[in-house]
This record gives sequence, C-alpha cells and structure tokens, in this order.
Amino acid sequence: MRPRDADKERIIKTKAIELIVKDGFDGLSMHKLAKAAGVSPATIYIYFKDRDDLIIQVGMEEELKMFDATLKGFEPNMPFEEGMRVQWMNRAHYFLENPNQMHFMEQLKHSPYHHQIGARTKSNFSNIMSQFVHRAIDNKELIQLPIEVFWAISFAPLYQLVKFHINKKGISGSPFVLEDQSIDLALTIVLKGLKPTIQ
Amino acid sequence: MRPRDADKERIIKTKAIELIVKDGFDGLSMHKLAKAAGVSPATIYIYFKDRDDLIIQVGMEEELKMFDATLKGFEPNMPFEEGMRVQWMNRAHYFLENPNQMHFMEQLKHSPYHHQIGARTKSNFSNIMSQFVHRAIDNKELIQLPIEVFWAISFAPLYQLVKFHINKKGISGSPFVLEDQSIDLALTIVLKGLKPTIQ
DNA sequence: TATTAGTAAGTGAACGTTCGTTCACTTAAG
DNA sequence: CTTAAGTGAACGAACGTTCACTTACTAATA
Repeated sequence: MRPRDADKERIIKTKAIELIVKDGFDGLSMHKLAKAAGVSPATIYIYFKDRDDLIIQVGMEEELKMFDATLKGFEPNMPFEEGMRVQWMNRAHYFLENPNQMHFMEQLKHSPYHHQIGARTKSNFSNIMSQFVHRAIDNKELIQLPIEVFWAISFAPLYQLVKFHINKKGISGSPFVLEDQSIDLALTIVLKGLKPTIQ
Repeated sequence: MRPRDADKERIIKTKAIELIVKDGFDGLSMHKLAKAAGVSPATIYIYFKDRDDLIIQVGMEEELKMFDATLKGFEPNMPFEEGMRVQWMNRAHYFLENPNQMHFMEQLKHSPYHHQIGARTKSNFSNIMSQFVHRAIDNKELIQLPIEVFWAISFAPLYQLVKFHINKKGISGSPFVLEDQSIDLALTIVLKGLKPTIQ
C-alpha cells in the first residue's frame, strides 16, 4: 500500500496558520488552503475530518508545542524568581521567534473554537504551574493569592508586550519594538509586586 | 420623505455583536444577521456600505463607548494611585456589565479588522493616558518606564481576569468568578510593582 | 384641512460566486 | 495484485450583494 507523504500534513497545517493569520478564520477556505498547500481539496479530508477538525487539531498541536517550549529547563520546585525568569524568557523567545504561531493562538483563544480545545492539553501544564505557585507561597517567596490572579499578573503583561511587538505598534499606533531590556524591566516590576515585602 | 427608523441601525449593530460573539466572524453572515435583526438583507446595506464597513463601524463605536466609560471621573492630573483605581474600576465594571461588548472587542482586537480601526479613535485617549503617566513619573509616584511597559503591567492583568470571568473558567478550566476582592488584590500588587520604593 | 407629488426607507427574490464536502477515478508503493 | 494516497470535477448550500418594487413619511399644493 501507498504510504502517506509526511510533508503533506505538515504543509497543510502550516498554510492553515498562515491563512488564518493573514485573513482571520473568515479567510480560511478549504479551496484556498488546498491551493496554498499545493494539494487537492479532497486531500485535506484524508488528514482531517472536516474544517473544524482541522482547526482544532492545529490548535491543539500549537498549544502543546508552546507548553513544551515554555517548560524547557523549568522545574516546579525551582526558586520562585528563577522559575519566573525561565518562564518569561522561554515564552518571550518562543513567541518572538514564532510570531505566526503566537498570532494564530491569540485568534484561536478569542474564538468559539477555544472551548473545544482542551482541558486535556492544559491540565498537565497547569498542574505543574500550580505546584510551582503553591511551593513558592509556602516558602514565602510569593504572597498568597488565587492562581488566576497570579497568572494574570505574571504573564498577561508579557503577552501584551509581545502583541505590541508583533503588531509592530504600541499604544496609539506608534512604532514599537520589544527589546530584552523592556522584558527585563517588566519582569522586575512584576516580581516586585508579587514578592512579599521584607519586614 | 420617509425618515429612518432609528431603532433599525441599533438592532442591526447589536445583533451583529451577538452573532460574532456566538459564532465568531465566520458566523456573521448578512442573511443570518438580517433574520436575527428582523429586517431584509437589503436593509442592512442602507446603513452600511458592505460587510466590512459594518464590522468596522460597530468596532469603532464600541471602542469609543469603552473609552468614554473608562474616562468617567478620570483626570490626567489625578494622583497616580487614585487615577489607577478609577481606571481599574471603570474598566472592570464596564466589562463585567457588558460581557458581549468585551468579548466582541477582544475578537476584533485579534482579527485583521483591528488594523482598520483607528488611530483616530485611539489617539485622543492615549494622549490623556500619556499625560497621566508622564505627570506621575515627574512626581515620582511612578517609576520611569516606556508607556507600553506601563500599559502592559497596568491593564493586561485586569483584562485577563475579566476574560477568565467571562469565560467562567480560570486556568485549567476550573470554574472562576471574579470578585471585587480579587480585583483589589490584583490592583494592589500592580501598584506595589509600579510605585518607586521608598528609600 | 384634505390631497397629492416626491423621495428615501425598506423589501423579497434573485444574481453570480464561493463555500465545505464528496465522488469516481488514477497513481504509486508494499 | 492490493490498497490507501491523492486527484479534479462536481454537488447543493450558503455567501455577499443588487435590483425592481412597494411602503410610509414629508412637504408643497389646493
């Protein structure tokens, strides 16, 4: 029997992300995707059940890739500040090197597809983060707070900075480039807010 | 001559937001919108040039409404902490009371339409914020930082918390409800990070 | 005040196009 | 030879938009 061409699935997924980033979910038609990937429309249906399945599979894969990149060199029992620094740098570099993926995931996150991608991919990751946070609180390296508040303060600023960078525009539309120096500054401020005051 | 029914435009815009929130930009078809609004498809084209124009007009209107709500009781020469508190509470309440609008704007912000909505609506707002920030820095109520870093740290956490609330899910998909207490805690942490350390 | 002419609001059906998906078929590798 | 990969053409449905038409209101006229 004839084996699958391993590249086909890869290029379909890649082009799907490109099309979505360029034109939104509106812009992802199976005909356009087929043309962009250099395959027949029917070929896409060998790899994916339908359009929704394609989007969800791509979304799940990208989410897992991002979690992987995020956790590189990270241990939940690391000292708080060190762990935060590893996470920030991992995320910052991954997103800056993969702007398409970042942009795609942000669109996905705010679309109705987000609900269908799931708990399964996130649960392992959030267990690790939960361990990290609770250990840091127990060690008095981090003030006591709900995990969502921790998350919002810890990472939302970084995501916002990366979004400014990817859009190449800051507030009011002025040109913006994210430098390591700004990442450092932002992380320092966040840590200052999160660490217990020494008494 | 026959005057326009003022309600028609209103209901078309409202239903457009509802449809986009429910099904994404994919889900906004002119036929579905017409049916939802109880008008003929052709009627929509009396008020809007085409589908893109509709989305952009709705987006601009919502952006202006949000800026308005945000700036209620706010003065750029307010003391830093007081100004921050006003902004946080304005935004929090506006979004919590208008979850559809919030959700719509977040989808818009991450879509290709965002680029077409404009500098014009944002520039006035960001001038005011810029004044506020620079005055606070001059007064040593706020450490020196680029406006984008300020923005990311100041407001991205609030937006993230509101998004958790609107999705009714926190990290790892566990149920989440945003309480005033968490908003206060988050703001306190943010302020602690942003204010100069007393020496 | 009653009538009417003028005009833009508003419509349902229809346009051509593009959509997601399938099918009958060919190709290539085990 | 068998089997699944891969195809181009074709399907009905839905898309954005327009058009010929009716409706309802204003304002001028009588």
